Amino acid sequence: MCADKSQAVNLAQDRRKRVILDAARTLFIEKGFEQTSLDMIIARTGGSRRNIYDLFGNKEGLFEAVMKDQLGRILSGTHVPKSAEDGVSIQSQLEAIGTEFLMGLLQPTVLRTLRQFIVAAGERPDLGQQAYAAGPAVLYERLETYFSALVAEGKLDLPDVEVASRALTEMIKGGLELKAMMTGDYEVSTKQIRRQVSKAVLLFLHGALPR
Amino acid sequence: MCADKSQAVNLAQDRRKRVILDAARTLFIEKGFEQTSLDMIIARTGGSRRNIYDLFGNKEGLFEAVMKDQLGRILSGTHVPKSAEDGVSIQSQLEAIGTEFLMGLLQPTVLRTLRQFIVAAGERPDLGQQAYAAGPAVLYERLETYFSALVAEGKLDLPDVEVASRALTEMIKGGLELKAMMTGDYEVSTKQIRRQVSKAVLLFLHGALPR
DNA sequence: CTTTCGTGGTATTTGCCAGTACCGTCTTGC
DNA sequence: GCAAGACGGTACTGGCAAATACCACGAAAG
Repeated sequence: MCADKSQAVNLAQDRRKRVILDAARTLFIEKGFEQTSLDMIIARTGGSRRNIYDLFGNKEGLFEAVMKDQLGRILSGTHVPKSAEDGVSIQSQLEAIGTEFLMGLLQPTVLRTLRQFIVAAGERPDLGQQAYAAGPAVLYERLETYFSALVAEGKLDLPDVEVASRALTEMIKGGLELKAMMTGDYEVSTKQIRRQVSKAVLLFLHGALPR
Repeated sequence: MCADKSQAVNLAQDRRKRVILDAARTLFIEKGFEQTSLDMIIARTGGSRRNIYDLFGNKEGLFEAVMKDQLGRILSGTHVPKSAEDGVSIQSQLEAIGTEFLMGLLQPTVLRTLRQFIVAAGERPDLGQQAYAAGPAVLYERLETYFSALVAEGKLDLPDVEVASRALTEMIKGGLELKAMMTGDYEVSTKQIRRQVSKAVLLFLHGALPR
């Protein structure tokens, strides 16, 4: 009877939600929760405050919705193979994984989002935990299973796969993440990224001791 | 003539400054700039708002003073030798440096301070840049000169000393820093720290490839 | 045509807090 | 012991923004 109508309404609401989320995302990611007022968001979406309160409850609800939405967007990148591909050197594979990962991470939007998660984690621990579990933790795990496969094949020698996966991830980042978040310098050239990744992978594979 | 007096006054002011800084530090580090009101600080120091405005100008001035003060405190730790000590294996030396560094870094106070620097960097880029230059950057440099010495002696084989110093630092941290800042879990056991450091150093020295 | 619901726009309420002003008190140097 | 400046306490002001209430309009249903 009213199925058509309620569906139509839901569709309309979904569109409205998207518009608000998109506008709010830009502001929240750029300026943060405190520095963004609802009026700024409304100024971009048009419409009225009632939209926000009807759809998201309050400002905090909107913020969480935005951040969880961002989580989904960002994590869709970064592939890590389950096992070694034949015919490709491990070095090349690691470089490929690392470059893809680092290019994804060092986008200004991603870094800003990460920053906002850290800021938000102070007031809203759940959100930070969720973000960590869905972000870095997942990457570590994928890399672990990949490494386990390589170790089983005798292609790598890693006494502790967990430590190794974290180590490689971090040495690929090379502190660029922290630097960006502290200095606000979000621009890194792709050339720099490739250089960084290839050197980190070489060091990871061969170690620092002379042969 | 009034040398005594002015000095006495200065001493008194210095004491007052310290009291305010100490009280403000706890609150700023714990709750952050926005969530800390001057009334909270005054409630701990006793005294009146005039102290703060006379001594620090305004709330922001107080915050910056606190953060710079924290910088000084934290950085007084962490020694890195200029060159290799004879009779001690490189592995032991790196483990010693790494453990000291990581134990220093993973104190709740230090992590919270770092978090606040990141938060503050959004509004006050200068402060973040200063903190980065005085913190991580210094550590990297020290490690670089140390590595350069080891390479010159033929004890290490590092094509890029800068990348290597960043890599070791980051793999020693192993993402624990980021995890703490995102999840709010600031407690890491010293046992875990030693384990983490020793495995990271081994991997750094020998690499992942089988011999 | 009218009622009703969803919605845009705006005014109001409420609370918070930085910054300032004012007054009373206490210390300090003469 | 007495001026003068320093300091504690508190009230006041101004501004901002979240949350709510209220009004106006347009579209769909009866």
